[in-house]
Amino acid sequence: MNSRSSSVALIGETGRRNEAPILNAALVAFGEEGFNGASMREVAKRAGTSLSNLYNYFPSKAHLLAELLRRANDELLDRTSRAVERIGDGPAARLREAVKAYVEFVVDHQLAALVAISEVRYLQGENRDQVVRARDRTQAIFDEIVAEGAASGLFATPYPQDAARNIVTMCSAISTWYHDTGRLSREDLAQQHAHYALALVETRPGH
Amino acid sequence: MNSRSSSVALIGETGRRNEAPILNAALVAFGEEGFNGASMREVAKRAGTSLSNLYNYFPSKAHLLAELLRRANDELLDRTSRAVERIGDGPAARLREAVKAYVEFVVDHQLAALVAISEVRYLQGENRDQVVRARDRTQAIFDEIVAEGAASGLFATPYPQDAARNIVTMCSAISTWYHDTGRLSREDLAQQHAHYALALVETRPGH
Amino acid sequence: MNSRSSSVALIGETGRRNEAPILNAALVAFGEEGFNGASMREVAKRAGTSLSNLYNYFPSKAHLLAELLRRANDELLDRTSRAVERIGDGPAARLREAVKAYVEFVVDHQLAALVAISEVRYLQGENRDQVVRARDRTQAIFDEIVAEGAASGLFATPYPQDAARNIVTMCSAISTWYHDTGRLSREDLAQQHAHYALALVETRPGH
Amino acid sequence: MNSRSSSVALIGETGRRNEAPILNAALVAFGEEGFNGASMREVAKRAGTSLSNLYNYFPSKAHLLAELLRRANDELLDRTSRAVERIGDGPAARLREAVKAYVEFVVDHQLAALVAISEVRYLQGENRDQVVRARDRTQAIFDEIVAEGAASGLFATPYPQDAARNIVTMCSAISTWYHDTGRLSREDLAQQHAHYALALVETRPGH
DNA sequence: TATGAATGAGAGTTCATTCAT
DNA sequence: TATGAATGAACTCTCATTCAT
Repeated sequence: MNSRSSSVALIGETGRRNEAPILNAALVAFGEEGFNGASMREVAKRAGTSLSNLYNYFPSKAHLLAELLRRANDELLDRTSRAVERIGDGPAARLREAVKAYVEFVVDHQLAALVAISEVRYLQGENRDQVVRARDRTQAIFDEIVAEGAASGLFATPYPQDAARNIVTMCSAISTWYHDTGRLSREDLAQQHAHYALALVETRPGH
Repeated sequence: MNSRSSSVALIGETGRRNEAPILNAALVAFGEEGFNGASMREVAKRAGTSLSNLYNYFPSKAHLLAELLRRANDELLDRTSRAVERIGDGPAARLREAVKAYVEFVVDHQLAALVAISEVRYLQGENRDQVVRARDRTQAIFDEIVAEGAASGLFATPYPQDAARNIVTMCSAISTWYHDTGRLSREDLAQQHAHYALALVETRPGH
Repeated sequence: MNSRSSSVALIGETGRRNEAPILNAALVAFGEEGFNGASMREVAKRAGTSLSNLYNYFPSKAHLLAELLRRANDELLDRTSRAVERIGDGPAARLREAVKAYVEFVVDHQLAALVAISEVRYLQGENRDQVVRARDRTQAIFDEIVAEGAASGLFATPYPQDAARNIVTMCSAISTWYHDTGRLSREDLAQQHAHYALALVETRPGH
Repeated sequence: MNSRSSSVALIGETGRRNEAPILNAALVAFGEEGFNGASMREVAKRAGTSLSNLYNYFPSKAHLLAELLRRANDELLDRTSRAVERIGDGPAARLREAVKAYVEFVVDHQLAALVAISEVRYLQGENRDQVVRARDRTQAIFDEIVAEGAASGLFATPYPQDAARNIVTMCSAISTWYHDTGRLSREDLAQQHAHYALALVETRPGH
């Protein structure tokens, strides 16, 4: 495990011996085959335990997915909100930092980010609500920054309402194509998307 | 059926009595529950035919999905390429028209667009290749326009390489949140996203 | 199949090829191992078909049990009510015929009778209600006869209220111990229990 | 706990701290869901202990059931035999007392009585034999009394052989319908069934 | 073309039981 | 004595697919 992914562990050790292996196994399985395409048997095999033992940790497959998404979205929200807190002043700087935090999360936890966007649909009830709530709060951070910048005249976009959504869309979509062996480093990617975000809201150079 | 969705029918009548109902049923089923979450029984029920009759039309569930995605991507490619053909001159105008065509496709065939992005992963082999090829050709249209605009100095973005991908990402993501009862009309949406695209590539006003 | 059990077939041929074999297999399985002790695999094996094919006939194990009990109780109610209809006059004669009809049902369909009393508890909801309703209507036939006899003074028992229940209890309990190879024939048994019933309600000889 | 059920405790304190709670939990679980329908987990939960701790007290689920039934049948046999011992003379008086003792047992330990009749079938081997032996000895008490009364001419029934079985059947069936909030008290019920028993064997008033 | 019956594989989940502590 | 973790077998039920008609 490199310094990146351990910087803030998404799935760290808990009191229960097999919890982390199971969650990681589920992450890979759901990521590769989708929630309905992956079987609990496969998760167990990957986790190096028995099928029935899975149920000592999570009461159902749906709960397993829920826990995964809960952790991913909580971590993303945490990183993003802490990033904008650090930078107090100016919508441009804050937007830049928020985007960088988001992108770095996606790079650090690419599979979790991918699963988080593609498998939420299979959650239901309270599990779903909880995850959606965290996701909405993350989105709201971007909404507010863009609204603030638009109000102050710094962001010239005539459509500030939907720009923030597109910024988040671009960032999370990274999880669908990024390969860490590729041309772009984590920092390049963060830098680049911060730039895209400011371009999208049409930041005025002179401001 | 209104003029929009029938303008170019994604799933039109063919010589085979139940083909269109089956494809439409599969579209809804896969859209609502995902490829692996939907069953052939459910597709049959929605299509108003028997389970076994499905196999008179499509040799397998995978072929059914493939046909669906093939039609969606072909239509999207067709619309987009025709849009840029009509407008011969200028990267800005061509980008604008390409985006509008893409967005209009997503609005006209929202469910198909959604299924096309979320369920490709369940295709394999030649079926997958064919679909990916059509998708890449659509993407290439945007790539070329942006490259051309960047080369001519019209698009000032320092990262022209990835900007086109983000444009397509923004357009296709519309399928995940759009509701035709919402605030934005089809034309608004097209207009808005054309604007976003030009902002993203940092079009120079003076050019 | 001898003339007795075919006199009125509990599980006869229907339009569906495997329905009767499945029901009979379930009857034996549930009878031998109890509802929860018997598995659907076992039922399938006994019926000479595949496990999954069971579900083409009955939507669940519970429905299978329900159908079994529904048929048994309906047939019992039918036999008993027809027996008392034939004999219009006199509580003594009517009680005698009702008991004989009941006993003959138990002998003719011993296993079904046994399952009907021992496995109703595993039914729930409407399935259960329906079966209980039929059972109550059968009991009511005896209740009415005893009440009538008590009212007329023919039956001297000071506890007419509960006597009818005990009569039915004695008859149905036959299913728990009877062996058709035993000392008592079907007719002996019917005769004997009719006698017991009249003794229990303390029929006055002179009446 | 009232004087009735503690008069002779079916499941009393032993040297082992959790034995009584486990037995009581099993009694309720088996009573409500049947032997195969109840799980060891459920028994543990009801007993307020852990699943694995159950096996410190009973080597298997079957042994747990066996112990339950052994206690119930022993207590029933004990009560019944002591009842007839107290009353030395006369088949009528002895039958009356035997029935009353049986009925009182059923009322005092209704759930145990119910489980004893409905779940014996799931016992096997020596466990089963032991329980059946106790049950047969209880039945034999009634058999002997009826035989004696028939021999002396006091009981006029032409079918003395099976009458005793029906008497026991009626008594034990009480466990299937009795509610202690109902119309009949424990003493009423005992009295009533003693009366039914004497009627069933056709006791001659003059004798 | 259309159907209902049939099938083997596999799904998620629970079971009684054992093990390590 | 007591526990939580672990296991392999078995459960009910559903799956995509095929067959006979």
